[in-house]
Amino acid sequence: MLAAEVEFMEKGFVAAKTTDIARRAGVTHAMLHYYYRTKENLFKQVFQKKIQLLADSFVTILSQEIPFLEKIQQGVSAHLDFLAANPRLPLFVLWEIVGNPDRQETCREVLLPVFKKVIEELQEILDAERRRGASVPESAQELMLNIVSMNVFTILSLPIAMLLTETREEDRDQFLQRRKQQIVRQVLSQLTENHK
Amino acid sequence: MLAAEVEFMEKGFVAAKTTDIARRAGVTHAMLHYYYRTKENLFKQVFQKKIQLLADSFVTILSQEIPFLEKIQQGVSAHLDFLAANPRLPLFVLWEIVGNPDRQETCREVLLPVFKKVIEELQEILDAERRRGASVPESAQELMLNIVSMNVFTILSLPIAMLLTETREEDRDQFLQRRKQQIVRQVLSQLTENHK
DNA sequence: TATTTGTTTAACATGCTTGTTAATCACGCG
DNA sequence: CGCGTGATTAACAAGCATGTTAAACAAATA
Repeated sequence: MLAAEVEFMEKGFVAAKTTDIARRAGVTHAMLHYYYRTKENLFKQVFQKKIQLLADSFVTILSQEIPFLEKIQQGVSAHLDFLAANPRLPLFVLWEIVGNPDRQETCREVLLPVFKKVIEELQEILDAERRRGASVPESAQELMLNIVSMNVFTILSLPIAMLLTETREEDRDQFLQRRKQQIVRQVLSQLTENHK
Repeated sequence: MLAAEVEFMEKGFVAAKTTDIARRAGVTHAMLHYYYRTKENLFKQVFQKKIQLLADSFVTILSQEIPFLEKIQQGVSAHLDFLAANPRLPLFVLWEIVGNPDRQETCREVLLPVFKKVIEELQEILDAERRRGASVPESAQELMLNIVSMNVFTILSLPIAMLLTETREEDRDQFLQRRKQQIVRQVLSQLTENHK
């Protein structure tokens, strides 16, 4: 199962071979079919689990009871850290979804409720902040999308970004931390904007 | 060749079948091998072309001689429009690169020079603006990354985003236009920020 | 007309991948 | 002890994808 996760995440559904998964797990490939019947079956379980993980990552954006701006900052930071620890997750999910629209069902079932809940909570926070006199121009959805966009894309494009900026492998973490600060600044810039 | 582009873009290298490509092109699969020798060979040509396309998309961010803020706005808009017209391009490139690090070479060769040039020009624009008294807090690289992040991720996640926001297929363009405005606002918010 | 060169085709070879199967094994229980 | 259930194995079946090949073909050239 863990072997399957690794293999599928690394190569995707089509390129992953059941024999390799079995070998990595230390069992014969007949055994693997004995337990999971088909590759599709095994994949579904992995995919479900990974979607769940991705959904949970949204929740990390909302953090404990701390002042508003700090909360956003912490949320962005935690989210990026999560992605940095699971760098293949977003690409894997995106790829498998566009490659096989059937999987959107799983996606809808798991992602939709979490997404709605997080947006709702975030909206409440924004509303509360607005009532306290702050000028918060964005809708929760918009804010959420902005944060997720920059965080996820940072991870997605990390190999290319490191190529283009000629960053060495050992400076990866440093690169990410710097980028994190930039994202926080960009997000906060709109939230702290003085409105006419 | 065009058939190959479509097939590879839709399914990726592994899932694309040379027989399907041949069938779509209206030739026998033996013919296809006669001209291109191997699948890998054919793919390389397609990949090169697509990377080139992606590189060119960066250039659209810089537009004609118009005022600074408007230029940024136009650039973001043009870039997103380009991506909307080539929605599978970013995911395809990202997937094939992480799936086969050898391809990073092609990526470096084509992307790097364009990237450097664009960043350079953008930096000049920012510097000029700064000299004119504006407070432009970002480096060109940072600005670029922010824009590209939000634009690309918007396209990457469009299927999921439409699922989560319960947007219907026929409202796709409207959804994108609204998102475009949000992105422009987010980008400009930092550029027009009043600095202490 | 005969020859050469490059194109096209059908048929084949090979290897790999998923999935099955029948025989064997291990072990708890009547 | 013997029996039965589930686990395990090796061997196999079928299908499919890539790539080759040898023969037929077409067209230009000598």
